[in-house]
Amino acid sequence: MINIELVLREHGLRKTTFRKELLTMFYNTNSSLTVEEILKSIISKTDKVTVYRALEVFEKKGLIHKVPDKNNLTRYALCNNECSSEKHVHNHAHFICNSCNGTFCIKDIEVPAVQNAQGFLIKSSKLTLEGDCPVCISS
Amino acid sequence: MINIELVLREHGLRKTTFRKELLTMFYNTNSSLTVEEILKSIISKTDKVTVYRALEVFEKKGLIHKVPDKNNLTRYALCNNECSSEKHVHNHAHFICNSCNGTFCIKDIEVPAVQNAQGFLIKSSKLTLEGDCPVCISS
DNA sequence: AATTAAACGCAATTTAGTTGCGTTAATGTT
DNA sequence: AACATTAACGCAACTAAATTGCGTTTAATT
Repeated sequence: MINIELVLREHGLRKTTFRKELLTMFYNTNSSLTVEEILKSIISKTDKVTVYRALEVFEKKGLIHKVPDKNNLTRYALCNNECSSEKHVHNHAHFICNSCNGTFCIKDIEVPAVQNAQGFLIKSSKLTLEGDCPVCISS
Repeated sequence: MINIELVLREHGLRKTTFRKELLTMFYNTNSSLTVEEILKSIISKTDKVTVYRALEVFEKKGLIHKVPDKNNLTRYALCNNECSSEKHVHNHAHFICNSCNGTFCIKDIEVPAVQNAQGFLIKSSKLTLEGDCPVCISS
């Protein structure tokens, strides 16, 4: 079992009611979240600005990362333990469901290592997949 | 030399002053364009709605395609000849420059074929690279 | 208990993108 | 060349995501 308050402190963040609940939300989903989804399911009543700012610092501290979304919306998902404020590591593929618009991290599929090409200096690469997720297939 | 008016007619589009200029813009860049960039550099004075609608049909007809952008903005780039209104073919990687925010198609790097995994039905995949483009490296 | 800075909440604003609708003009037909 | 059709346009108004400013609250430190 993960210790939410410890995680917050380890990242130099204060344990407010909202941030504890937000971080717990991320640990409880295997998918990703948008600001809208967060506002809808959060219990501690919170302003959207607070949500935006919390996501901002969570990302800066290496707790969460942005994931691509079908409709160019910003989604966030939990990082793996390798991430920190210095460096984000996401060598897995992301999957976007065409029917429910959910975004999932597919840790089984690795992003291929890409060589620099044509004078481009490649620093990171991401592999984004689209299709139907298991839940939407069976319904 | 490409015949802009012919391309428009072949795709069932009328050759208006604006659309000729817009399509020419795409043929004259090896990168990609945003609505903002288009509005800034277009000569024929045009409403933004017209730009949005032109991009919409251009995409539908298989002339251009959306490319990912660092800040979740919508960018567009010219398609290769294989694309049509029936099917878009983009098996190459896209590169986003961290410094100028430009997006480039890297046709030398192919998107790896990905197998379905963990109950996900994968229909398409894209490979997005980030780093520094040749122009920004040498300046 | 006092201090201080992170976190919050409200209002207002910015920006991307969309919708509705009346007008203009490119194209095909007589 | 005149006419009819409809794609394309332009303006206004609107929606939704995200940001900024600023005063207040509260968690953590002393």
